[in-house]
Amino acid sequence: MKDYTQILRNKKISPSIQRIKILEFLDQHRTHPTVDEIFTSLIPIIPTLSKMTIYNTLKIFSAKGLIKSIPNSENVGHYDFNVSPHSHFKCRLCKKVYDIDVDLGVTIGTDIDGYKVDEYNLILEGVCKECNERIKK
Amino acid sequence: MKDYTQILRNKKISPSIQRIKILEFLDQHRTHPTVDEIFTSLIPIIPTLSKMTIYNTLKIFSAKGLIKSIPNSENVGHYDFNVSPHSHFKCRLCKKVYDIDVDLGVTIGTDIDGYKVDEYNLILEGVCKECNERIKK
DNA sequence: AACAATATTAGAATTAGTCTAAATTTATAT
DNA sequence: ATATAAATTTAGACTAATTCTAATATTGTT
Repeated sequence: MKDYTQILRNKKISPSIQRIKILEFLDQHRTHPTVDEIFTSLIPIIPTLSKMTIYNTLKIFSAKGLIKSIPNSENVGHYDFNVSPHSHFKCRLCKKVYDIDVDLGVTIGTDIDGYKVDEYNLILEGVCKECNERIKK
Repeated sequence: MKDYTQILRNKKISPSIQRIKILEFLDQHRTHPTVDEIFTSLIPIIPTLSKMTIYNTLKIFSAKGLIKSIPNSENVGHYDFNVSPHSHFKCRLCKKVYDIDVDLGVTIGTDIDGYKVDEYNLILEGVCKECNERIKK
């Protein structure tokens, strides 16, 4: 069992019960949850929880590099506990978003035509393994 | 001057004045406009224009491959006339989004671990040329 | 010209996210 | 320990983007 309290302290974030539970939830649900999903899952545990707290908390976590917000085309924030460089694959059919490793030609810190790149987000789209098998039949 | 009417007909989209003007606007403004920007720019030309028409139109254009919606982290739709594979660079300082060419290790049509990739969106973030020059001083 | 099909429109409804000010909790200094 | 200050959480009002809906306008076809 990870010590989320300590993880927060290390980042100089005071470890309220709300913050601990939000961080734990993101670690244990690597499906890039939305604020609404986090809220719905935690409200039974913290009955007074407000969405505002989740918005605040996610903003603090992002600023401190504990989590990342991931770009998407549906106009709802999605958050990722995994901050190490990796890419996302979105299935056109089942809509799931998978983490995948892609050898990107670009490396963080490099210059491209004078543009200093310090972060990247690669979103691949297509049909996932499972759906691919399913539609073959 | 491009024949937008013909472009629409080729895609089997009936060329209403609204659709023609929206397509023309996107072609001539490669800054990844939002619905609101399109609306504000076209309302002087088509005074009865409704935002609903823009939403409908962009959905049709995307479905027919005339334009692409580009993922972002700000929860507002951005649209791109450029549908050929290319990447976006977002400047952390001036917030502008530039089109840039990056040699991605991935090619459309390939399989990565059984995932069939048919589209990608690469968003790079960092500091752009101009801002870089500016802050050096 | 009459009719059907399609597109556009305004306005209501929904949803994600922000703002604000009060209440609660936590930390600090005596 | 207690008073006080600082930080956090909360509910509810508010805003902005988007969707829904039903009426109206336009277009295409016989």
